[in-house]
Amino acid sequence: MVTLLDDPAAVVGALVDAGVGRGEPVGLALTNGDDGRLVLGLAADGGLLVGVGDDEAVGVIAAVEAAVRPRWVWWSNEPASLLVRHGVRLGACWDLSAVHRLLVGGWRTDEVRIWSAVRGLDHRQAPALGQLDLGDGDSGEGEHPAVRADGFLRSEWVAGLWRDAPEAAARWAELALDVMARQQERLRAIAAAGDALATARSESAAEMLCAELEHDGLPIDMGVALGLIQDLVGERPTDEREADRSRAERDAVVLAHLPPGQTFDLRNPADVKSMLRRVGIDVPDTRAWRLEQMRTAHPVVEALLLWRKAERIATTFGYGWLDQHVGPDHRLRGAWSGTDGAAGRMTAQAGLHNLPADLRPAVRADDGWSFVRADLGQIEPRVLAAVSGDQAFVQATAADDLYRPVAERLRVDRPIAKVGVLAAMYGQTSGTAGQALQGMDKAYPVAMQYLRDADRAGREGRELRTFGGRLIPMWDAIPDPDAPVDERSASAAIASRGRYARNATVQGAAAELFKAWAATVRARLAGDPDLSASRIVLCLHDELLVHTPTAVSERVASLVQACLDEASGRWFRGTGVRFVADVSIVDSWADAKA
DNA sequence: GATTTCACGTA
DNA sequence: CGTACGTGAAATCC
Repeated sequence: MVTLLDDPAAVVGALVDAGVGRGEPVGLALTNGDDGRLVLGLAADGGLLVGVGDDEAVGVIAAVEAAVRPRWVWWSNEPASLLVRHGVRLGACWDLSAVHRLLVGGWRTDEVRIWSAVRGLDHRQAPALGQLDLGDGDSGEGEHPAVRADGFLRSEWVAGLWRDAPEAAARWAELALDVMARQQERLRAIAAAGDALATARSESAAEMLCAELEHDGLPIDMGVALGLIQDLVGERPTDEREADRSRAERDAVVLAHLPPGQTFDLRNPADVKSMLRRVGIDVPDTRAWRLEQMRTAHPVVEALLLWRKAERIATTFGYGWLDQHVGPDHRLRGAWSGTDGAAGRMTAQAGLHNLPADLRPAVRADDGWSFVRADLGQIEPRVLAAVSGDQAFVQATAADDLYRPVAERLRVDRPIAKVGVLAAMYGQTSGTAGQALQGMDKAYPVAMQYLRDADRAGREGRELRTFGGRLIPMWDAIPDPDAPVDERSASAAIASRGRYARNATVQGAAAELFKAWAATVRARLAGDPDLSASRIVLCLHDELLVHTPTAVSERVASLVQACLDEASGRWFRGTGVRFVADVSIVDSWADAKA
């Protein structure tokens, strides 16, 4: 039975009467209806179902948040995106999609997959929309109007039937609560070293942060941006002809180093290869790192490398990029994902994660505002110490520069020690890595065994979980067992799987700590009335950028530091591992650290 | 028109 | 024969 309520106070009262307190789950289904009006349904344990008329949807949620602060439970972060557009930011949620990715690994998620996973069903067998249910379970009254007797979700509900009316939305929210309970059961059963339930909450918070990052955007100084681009690729072309001319001019600088009359398409790698062969340079490919070594062989090489740099700006990070991704409010916006498909790092589009360092001066705080820039120092080796529990390695994390004590213990120079540690984590064996790895086994046997175990699991095709419980997906080393087996490529595929697994355990645990840190910063900023205008505007794997009024920037800087201590202490309690962050207050992202 | 290859930016 | 990602241009596949 769904109660229809419009009055925020009445909804709060009903939830309180139902026994919902702080941090306790409230299912929420919220959507923009066909006519752009909001449709909201709420559900609480014990059977309370509330549908809310569109005019009051946002007000009701804000009132419940203010009075109760529950844990909002939703299928995906669509409600978070909608709400942030309406000026509402919530404290805690349980995002079924994010938790699903945690449970089953990979990136793909939808309601059918989420539901099927917790019900032990094969999502590929789920009924498709329009498919007739010929007596195979779609008749009679089931447990829930959206659930068939055979346990699958009804395709109409998956397709969005619940979006039509608050009553239906409330039932959809009710189902979200059911799925959460089942996800929690599964999380409890996971054999992870860490607390998978805590990871689920943190990953959910990261999804809300993603919605906010998309909404807020990254502050850009357009004057600086345009100046930098102009220096690199010239004036903004006014039409296609001029753009062609500008391209041709840049090409001519490179081609001028060749005998007259010879022309090559610099944008075609095969053409570039034959161009280089014409001047006596034979290379298997024309990648920059290879050409670096040929710099002195012929002046055309140097010119080509410079051309490539400018071409990158012209094509990817030029005027078109600004037009497409920077709004009239001078904010660079792209889509964010809380997790990639491998180990669980955040991803971002619109170039937010691969902005060339040359363009970073354009990322500038507004007048009267500053950036608090914080990046974790040597996060991956520190995480390795924590997840492996290698006591000698844990001791090394006491140092600001972890590679110093490692170098001392190995009796090698610091650069060798660094290469050794990184090679162990990444599975690198070539070059100087082999020599650098010497001694690591003896000095840090537990950490090295941890990595070897992961590598072996990968090679054998066994699935792993990160410290926080994320499933590391594994694939078939030989996709087609009927195809002729090339022994070399087969063993290469197996080795590659081993490196992947080895790296994913470390990279994944680092991503989990990073998100716990970011979520803590988000929560603490929101919880302090003096700091609540400050916003996280960029997450970059081990780096946070917070846009904040300059007047409170010092307080935000110490908060960010304190949040790292809080998050790492909670995450890796009892391991004794020390995490360090370099925190500085700057006007521009490019400004030097500390 | 969609997919693959090459290249290169970030961590 | 160190991992992950996103983007763009050209080639390649259908």
